Amino acid sequence: AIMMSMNSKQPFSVHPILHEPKYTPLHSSSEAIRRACLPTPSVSDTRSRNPSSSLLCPVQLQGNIFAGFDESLLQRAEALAAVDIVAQKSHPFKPDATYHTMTTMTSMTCTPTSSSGHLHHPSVLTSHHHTHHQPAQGLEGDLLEHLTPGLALGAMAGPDVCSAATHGAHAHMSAINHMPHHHHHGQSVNMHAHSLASHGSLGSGGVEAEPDPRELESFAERFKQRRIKLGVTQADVGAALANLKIPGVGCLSQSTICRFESLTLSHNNMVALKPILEAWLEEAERAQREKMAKPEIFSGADKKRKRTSIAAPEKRSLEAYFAVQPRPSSEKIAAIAEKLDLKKNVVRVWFCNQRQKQKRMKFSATH
DNA sequence: ATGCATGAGTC
DNA sequence: ACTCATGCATA
Repeated sequence: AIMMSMNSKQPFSVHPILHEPKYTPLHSSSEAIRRACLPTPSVSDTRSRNPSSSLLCPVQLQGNIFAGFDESLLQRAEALAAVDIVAQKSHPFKPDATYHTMTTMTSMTCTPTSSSGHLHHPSVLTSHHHTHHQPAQGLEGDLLEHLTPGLALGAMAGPDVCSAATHGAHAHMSAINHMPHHHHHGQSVNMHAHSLASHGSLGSGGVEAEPDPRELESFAERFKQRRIKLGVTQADVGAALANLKIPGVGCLSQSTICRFESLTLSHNNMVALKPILEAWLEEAERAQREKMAKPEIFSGADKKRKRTSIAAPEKRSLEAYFAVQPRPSSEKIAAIAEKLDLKKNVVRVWFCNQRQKQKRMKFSATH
């Protein structure tokens, strides 16, 4: 609370959006466009998921789902999950999936609301179409993990004012990101910008209009290589974007840059981000030629939010439910939450994220 | 690199 | 209450 009081703003701002309240029209209709193009993901999916559990009971039961989903199905799905659980049980305890480390914090903490009010927000940039995809990818999870070698950094170039400084110590320069809540100002504003209304690909001359996934894919790869060549981390790139002063474009997180490079963003999102990152890349390479460095210091301290962690058994149950019904009603969610002993909101968000995950690019349809 | 979360914009 | 774009925290 105390900190909040001093909220004011941090010196660093530079809002790209000084004037212009609601930015560009472009994204205005984005949602509509998006919807129009997308093939209604939702439903349709029931297919045969759940490979591991050979039984497809759920599918068969589909009939009742909508009607008597509750008990029977719920139990059914849970039973499936239970099988797995038994199979690999190893944890002595498992309840309480969400363990937040925070010692005993007085009162709540984590999860929902509380955390802090940030206000970031921006939103969107979308543009035109997209293809669909909704693969279905396995729910089970991700088994692959690539290891990331390690940092490597070097002080790097300096196109970005912000970044440079901090790294030294930890590979993680949290400093930058962390600007205490409110903070984000610098970044906050993100983008919406974009071209003009280009919907449908009018032939507008030009500007971007290629939904071609191939192009995106190759660009993402080239981007990563050149970025590494420059000795810049994903976080650096994200922070440096603000320096480009592109209307409506603020910084982005390491997460987003990472997702862009690995194509784990929606097609629309990829298309929207591409020109921005492309601009940064050129600027960075240009700036590198004329070296220059600028240190900068950031200091920040705030309370961190605790990430809830859903234990494997519960996760498997959720996946089982998801296979049967990706979009459970509020009541179903509540029932599931109770059975798994998780907060309802946690379950709700889990389903949202699962759905979103399913729609992402990566090897979606095309690959 | 990814899991859980927030928030704006919609419906 | 959902979808989307993103982000913090963490594996």
